[in-house]
Amino acid sequence: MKETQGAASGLVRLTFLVQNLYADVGRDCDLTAAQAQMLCSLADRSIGMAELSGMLCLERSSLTGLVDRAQQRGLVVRENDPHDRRAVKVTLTPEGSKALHRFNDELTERLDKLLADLPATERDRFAKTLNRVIAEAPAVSGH
Amino acid sequence: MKETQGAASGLVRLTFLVQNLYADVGRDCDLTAAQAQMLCSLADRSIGMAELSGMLCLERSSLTGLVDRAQQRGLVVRENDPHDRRAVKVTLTPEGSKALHRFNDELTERLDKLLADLPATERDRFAKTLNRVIAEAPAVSGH
DNA sequence: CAAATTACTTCGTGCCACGAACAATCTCAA
DNA sequence: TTGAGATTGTTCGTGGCACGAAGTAATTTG
Repeated sequence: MKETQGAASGLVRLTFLVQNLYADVGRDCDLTAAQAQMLCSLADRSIGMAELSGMLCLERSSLTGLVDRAQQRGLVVRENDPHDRRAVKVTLTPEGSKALHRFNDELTERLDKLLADLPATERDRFAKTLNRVIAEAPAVSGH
Repeated sequence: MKETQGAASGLVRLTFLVQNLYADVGRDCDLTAAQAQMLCSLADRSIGMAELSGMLCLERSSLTGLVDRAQQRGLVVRENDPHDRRAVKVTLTPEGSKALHRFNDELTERLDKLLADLPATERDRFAKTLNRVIAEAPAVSGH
């Protein structure tokens, strides 16, 4: 019981730690946290606004602004969907893709450093549990 | 190697999951994430603006506004420090304290639920690793 | 006591997120 | 086919959050 409490509180603290790290790396790459998160979602394919807002847990109206600003910075473009004239597909520009890779590289480097002191066995177990928790997570949250 | 990568990516995903949960619970308690975090720091004692901004990794000017809004909502008060007339001590009001407890209770409940499916042994190990990573974390971040 | 330091606030800027209201387009069923 | 209803995305107004530069008041230090 007490361990579970410890886990809850530890989880929160780790979350803020990683969150700060995330923001920090974003700074180095001239990306806000929201932008970085969006670029990650666009890594391998174009995505419509509706689907993207679902992925990021954002209202569509929020996403509009986010994409606007990212587009102004040349990270992203809006493309027309030939099958649906209402729809818009958001796509990474080459520059956006480059920024994403820089971000990802630095982020994983810093995260690896965070876990570097762990013995290999413990780290592997940790990763396994991590993935299990994510996989079993009840959808996203209650919207 | 691959496991470490998995750990890094898993860590980020879990972080966002918990972050959303955190914001969600905040909503239920009529607290923003920043407010909730601040209330947690004030749980057991009054804290000056400078120290508080250090804890929350915020510029002082940012904190001024945060405290302003929290004060307007009656969660917090500014008190004079008798030993230093420049200084201000931020303190929870009874109402702020009540909000904090509601928040904490609901948060740990939801987090426990997140880990509920884990076998006890795995959960304990997870908690242990969690705390170890936090303890060894290199200060906060590079400011 | 004068200069440097510290504690906090103010102001201006920009990003982020929400919800309500709206236009354009698409779908489906009568 | 056509008209009601759903879906896609945007605009607008509001509010919160965070930063940095500049400023005020009080304290410390040489």
